[in-house]
Amino acid sequence: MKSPTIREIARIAECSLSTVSKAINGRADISESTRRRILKIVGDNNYTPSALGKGLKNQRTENIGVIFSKEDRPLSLNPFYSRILEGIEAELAINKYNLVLCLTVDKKTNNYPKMIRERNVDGVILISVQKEAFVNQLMDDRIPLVLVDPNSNYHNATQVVIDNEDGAFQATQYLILKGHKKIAFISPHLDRDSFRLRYAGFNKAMTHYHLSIDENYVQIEGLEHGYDQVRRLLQLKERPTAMFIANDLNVMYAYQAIRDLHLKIPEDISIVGFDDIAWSKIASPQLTTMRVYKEEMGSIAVRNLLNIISNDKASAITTILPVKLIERNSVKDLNE
Amino acid sequence: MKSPTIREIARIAECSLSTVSKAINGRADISESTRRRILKIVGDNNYTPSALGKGLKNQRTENIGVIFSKEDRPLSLNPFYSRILEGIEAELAINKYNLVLCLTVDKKTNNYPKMIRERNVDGVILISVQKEAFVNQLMDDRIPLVLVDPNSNYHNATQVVIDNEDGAFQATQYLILKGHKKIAFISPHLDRDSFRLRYAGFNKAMTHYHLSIDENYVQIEGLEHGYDQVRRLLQLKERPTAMFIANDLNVMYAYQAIRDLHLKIPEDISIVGFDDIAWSKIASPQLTTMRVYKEEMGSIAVRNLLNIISNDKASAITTILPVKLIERNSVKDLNE
DNA sequence: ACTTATGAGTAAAACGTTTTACCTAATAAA
DNA sequence: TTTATTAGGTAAAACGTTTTACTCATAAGT
Repeated sequence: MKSPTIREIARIAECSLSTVSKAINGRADISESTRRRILKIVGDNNYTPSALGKGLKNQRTENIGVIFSKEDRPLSLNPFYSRILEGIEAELAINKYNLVLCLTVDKKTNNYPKMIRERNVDGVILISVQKEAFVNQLMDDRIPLVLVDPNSNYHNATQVVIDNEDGAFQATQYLILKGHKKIAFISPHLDRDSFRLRYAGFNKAMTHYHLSIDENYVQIEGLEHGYDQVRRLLQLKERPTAMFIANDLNVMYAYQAIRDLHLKIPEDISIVGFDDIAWSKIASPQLTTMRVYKEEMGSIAVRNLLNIISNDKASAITTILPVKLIERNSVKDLNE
Repeated sequence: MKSPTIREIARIAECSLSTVSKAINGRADISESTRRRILKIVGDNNYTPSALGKGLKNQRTENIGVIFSKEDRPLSLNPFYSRILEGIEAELAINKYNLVLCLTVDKKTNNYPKMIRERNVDGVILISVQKEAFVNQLMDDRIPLVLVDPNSNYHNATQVVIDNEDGAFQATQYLILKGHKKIAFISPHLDRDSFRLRYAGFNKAMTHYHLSIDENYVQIEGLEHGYDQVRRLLQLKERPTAMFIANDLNVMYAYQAIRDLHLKIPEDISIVGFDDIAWSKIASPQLTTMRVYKEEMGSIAVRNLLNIISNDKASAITTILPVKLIERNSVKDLNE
């Protein structure tokens, strides 16, 4: 793009570079009349200060890096993350920052991605699971940082997390209050805080209501996507009447397994999920699940990060977002 | 991040700035021994040239902008786009470019997003539908540009498109060869080239096989998501035996409508979709659909864009990607 | 021995900003 | 009238690079 430089604007306005700069940046020591005169010229020639020039001088790029976990295809495989990303983008746009997206952190070396090495971002948002060494190195290097839905609790980093335990409690409780006693718990694994806490919430609710947990009903390991586990579960002689599945993505596979067995939801088996992704309300039947405010996770992360950047001595805070039960059609009421 | 500057490296190496720069950039007029000596020092102090300094001097940011259409939530609502984005990101990473993501172009004013105004990107990739005025302005301003799956054919812009017409032909043909004669066509609208061409391909196949098209079977307008239309279609006295739905996203709603009517796929109604998003093979039953090579769309767009950027006089080319039928379980063979 | 190449390195300019320190003229205070 | 203050503006430095043009040895050609 052919764009004038501040020098040309100054020439046209017959004044110095500094005067133009002051007019643009709203500095006080300039008369209102010349400011208007210059701003007019700026507009007419549609001049915008170059990011590079500004950045070099101010030591601020006005770029924020967003780094996803090492998993492949985080966005297209799980809309959960897309939604967070959209939230981040919207909030950054409001604050006039650019979003630099990085999906592929070098897996073997813990090398920083280019945008960080070359100092092309003022700070970064890390989404989901990350190598600990990577996070620690960033913190050592004093790179402004916010973690979103991290794998585990990073002592003295600013983070945005979900109230996983409470959500799981609510979900389980809901099933219990609908008269279910034989309740299964399914989670892809327990390698991450979010799933560990969802498991904890499940346990809590079960003991709180004095229900025993059949260990055959707990599937928490080595799930590819859960298809096989759900299938096996439903072929038990005494199968559960309900499942709490810690992740709507896994529910998609569960639906498939259930249909393949010619069973019906919720008549034969009730399900409560977790996340409330776009699919959940299009599914047949529509899924009762715990809504996570994904967009808010993104915008809060941004606000906290910008705060850290501008206010050098901001202390680390952890934001815990509540979660909400969305009642749809995947649970049968056994009390009726 | 505290990083040394080239000046400090030069001081440590006891040489001039230019020598360090030459060592780093592989210039010839420097002895192999000093190059190694300097590179060692560079490594020890893990120095990386700043993007800002480099950019300002080279007039290259090594950033590429990716701009999505004006629709809301393009990523979380349709994984089709997420997949393209992942393709773009991967290819940019290979070529050592950063991806600057913009989901929210100012709707009223056709204003450029910040990254363009401030010349913070070397070129842009535009995804899906865009305001014509916006695209034309970019072209007038000589901003290197590639369009991916655009709304209509932009004369002399470089674009990456799908062979929509052939894909639709194949899809329809497949249904016909499976013995279907009463085939419906469903598309969210006909405002975009991709859907117009899919409609054309449908028509072509039908006439090619001398089948008549019941106009009640063609639903191409004002679809929210297609739920209502599908429902109406299936309540016709003489309902179609198959539907070609121009978009897997709409198929999701069709599945819902069909289930709500207590009909079975494919026993009561067969479906072929288009796009092959992640959901399509998890759906119950798994969806037969036209696979679009979304990731390739992204990587090709990047390669073409980088070519335009480096080779100032590259001429506009249109890449048409073929499409492939993926046979799954949503179509009944009436010949059996 | 004298010019001419060549190899290896350096100084300085340039990229586009913002800001600091300074200047000048006019106004206000004494 | 003289001096201090202020408003309005300017010149120059700085941010971190790369590149151009130059210098200075040393080696090679005549």
